[in-house]
Amino acid sequence: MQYWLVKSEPDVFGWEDLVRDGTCTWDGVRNYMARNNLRDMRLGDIVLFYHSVIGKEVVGLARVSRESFADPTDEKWLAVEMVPLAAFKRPVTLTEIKAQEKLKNLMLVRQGRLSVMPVTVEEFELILQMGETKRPA
DNA sequence: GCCAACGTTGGC
DNA sequence: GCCAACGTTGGC
Repeated sequence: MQYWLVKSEPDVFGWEDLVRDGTCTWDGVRNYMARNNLRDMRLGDIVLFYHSVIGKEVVGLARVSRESFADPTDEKWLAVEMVPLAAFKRPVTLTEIKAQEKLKNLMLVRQGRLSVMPVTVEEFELILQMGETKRPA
């Protein structure tokens, strides 16, 4: 079981869109490091859903429902599918994350432009706790 | 293969 | 809207 964080601009595709649709194809990633992370995602892995630009906060939890396959928008790249699991009771803002000593190595902080990144179990548990959210069964 | 120019992301 | 960070492109 691995943990991840993905970023999306909510005016393009946000958490509400994922909840409405019940599933999504995570495509359009055009960065090799992010692509490698998509490649390494396994069925059932848990994904923190982060709103970039607007909101700048972690808003929900999703689960990988299909492992990587050719991106339908450009088959040279990869996509995965994910389904929503739970909204955060309280969104966790980037400001709060940056204020946490234990999250200083989070790639969201260290490498701001990466859009798909791994998260350690410790980081994951802390962010969940900050969001006053329980991990769904 | 180096590196300057350029484009994009995303926080501020 | 600005601009820092950084990935990509292309000339040499």
